[in-house]
Amino acid sequence: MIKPSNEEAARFIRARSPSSVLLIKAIMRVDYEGRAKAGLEAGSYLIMTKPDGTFMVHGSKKEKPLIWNPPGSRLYVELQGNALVLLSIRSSPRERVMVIIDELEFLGSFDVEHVDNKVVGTESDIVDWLVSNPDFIEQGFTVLEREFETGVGKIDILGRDSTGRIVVIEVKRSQAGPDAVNQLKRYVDHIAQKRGERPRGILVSPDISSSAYFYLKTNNLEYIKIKRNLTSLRKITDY
Amino acid sequence: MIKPSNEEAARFIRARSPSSVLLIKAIMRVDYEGRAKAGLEAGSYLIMTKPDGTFMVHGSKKEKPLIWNPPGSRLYVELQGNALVLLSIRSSPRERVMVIIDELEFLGSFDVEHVDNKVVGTESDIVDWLVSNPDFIEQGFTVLEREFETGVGKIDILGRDSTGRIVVIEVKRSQAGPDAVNQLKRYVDHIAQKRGERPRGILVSPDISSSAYFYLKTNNLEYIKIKRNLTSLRKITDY
DNA sequence: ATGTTGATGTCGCGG
DNA sequence: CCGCGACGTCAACAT
Repeated sequence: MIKPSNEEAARFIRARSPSSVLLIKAIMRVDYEGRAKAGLEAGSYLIMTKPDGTFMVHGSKKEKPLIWNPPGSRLYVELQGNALVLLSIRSSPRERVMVIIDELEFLGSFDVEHVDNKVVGTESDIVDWLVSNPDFIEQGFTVLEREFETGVGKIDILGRDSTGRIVVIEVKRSQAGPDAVNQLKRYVDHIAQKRGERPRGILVSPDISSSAYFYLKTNNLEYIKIKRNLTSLRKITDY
Repeated sequence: MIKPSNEEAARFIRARSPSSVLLIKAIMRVDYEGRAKAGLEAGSYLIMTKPDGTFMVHGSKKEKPLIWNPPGSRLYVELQGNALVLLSIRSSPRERVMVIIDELEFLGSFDVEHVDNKVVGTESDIVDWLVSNPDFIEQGFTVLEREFETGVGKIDILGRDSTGRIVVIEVKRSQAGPDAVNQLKRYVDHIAQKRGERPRGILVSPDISSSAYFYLKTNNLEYIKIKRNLTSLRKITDY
């Protein structure tokens, strides 16, 4: 629909298939209040709403919407005088996006598929590979547990080295920062406290920021730099 | 344009205003390879591309696109036999999204505004307020520095209590988890090492998970629970 | 460009 | 639901 009247638009939206994605281009004002508060001055924006309740107002830049409500929100449409008002309500936490449309330029409803798409190359893939190839960590390394629960987070791999010492391994799929070191440190401290003996801690990642590396070293933790590949890892000793 | 031919579509896309957002609804196959690897089987999806290079393939659920390329990517359009091929290339890191369109259902170009919208209720707002109202922390608290750089991250507020002891404050706008505690701990350790004397560490947030609270307490750190408001804070002593 | 943190993060998993 | 952590996080900001 090109330049529909607000009445036509309200009818169209109410009558749309419940499984369709709605696209709206219009001159509008937007207000959001919930976990935070934000708003848009009158201007031309694009709305995308999905059948799962997702409500987004996009501008001309960036991947993220300017204003949005997440999946599970409910959409209400009403005519207020000359304006078409869209209200997206999320119940918990209570959040509200209100759109006041002055002039509609385009309105369309599209049937779009839902798929669960698989991503390859995640941290979990790396952990899988390490569990199947424990010698990669070092000769004689054995895996005790994967996703070992500490109460302050899960240890990617808990293992034992050839001398019998416990080893905590934290894996990052991309560059590790101070946070990753902190995480490893937290797990090492936890195991140390529980067992009365300090385990080794190894961070495994394709890269690490310099200050994170320094922080790691001052905490007596170890680092293994890897080169990722779709099916395997390679150790990098030159850094 | 409704159901344009692929030739018409290619012309339309190439001739579009460089400041417009493009919307495409079609039956397509999509492949992504870059930091990871993913793909979509032939199906009906919605593409949104923005003038800043953002390229997104949306399904019928969720806020995030199924496949995307971030701002700064370049879009190439070509006809390959019967198919219309869109190629979005990001140079650093090298990433590629390829879309093979079999059947176009809709193609539209829209001029949309760019705005920088202000969000109220961020962490920075809370820190601002605390800096203007230091007694909120406790009687006699004085602010020394805001965003104090440690080399392993920035301390939200560095201050001094009424007895002259250094205080490190970390603020979270929503529920704090173990890594917020870790962050505070990291800063406290850093200052301790630099000054030779251990400072106090206070976490300020509207909520904290129970294990994070336990972790905080076992590390001799303190907690202030707040109730946020758009213009002020209230201290919650009952938890 | 690198590095770090915040986010209305979102998303998925597990208890 | 809560809690926890990954994410192709993204995006802003400082160096």
